[in-house]
Amino acid sequence: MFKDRVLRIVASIPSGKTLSYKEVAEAAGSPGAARAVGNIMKGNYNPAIPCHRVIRSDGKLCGYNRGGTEAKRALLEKEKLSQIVGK
DNA sequence: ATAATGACGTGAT
DNA sequence: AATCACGCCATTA
Repeated sequence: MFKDRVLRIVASIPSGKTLSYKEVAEAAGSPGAARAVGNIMKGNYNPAIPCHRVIRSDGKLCGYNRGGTEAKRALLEKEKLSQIVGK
């Protein structure tokens, strides 16, 4: 199912890396299903899926059911910094 | 099976 | 550059 594929791809996102919903959708095999991707996470998010690494194509964030967009942004910043600084 | 929703994207104004 | 509107796809009710 597309959902499973998307989750799998999101789980494959390395730390400090951020993919856009469009990219994920494309990688899942359905380019253009960016909305569907976001919808999938929203309705069926898996604790093992770092969905916070998935952002919009604009580079902005959108939502997060786990603390809000703010927490998501902080998390991304942290991961990015860790990736750059030192691993 | 159909209708409505949404964590999007792109184009136009 | 920012905002509005429209279109798209899969999921869920």
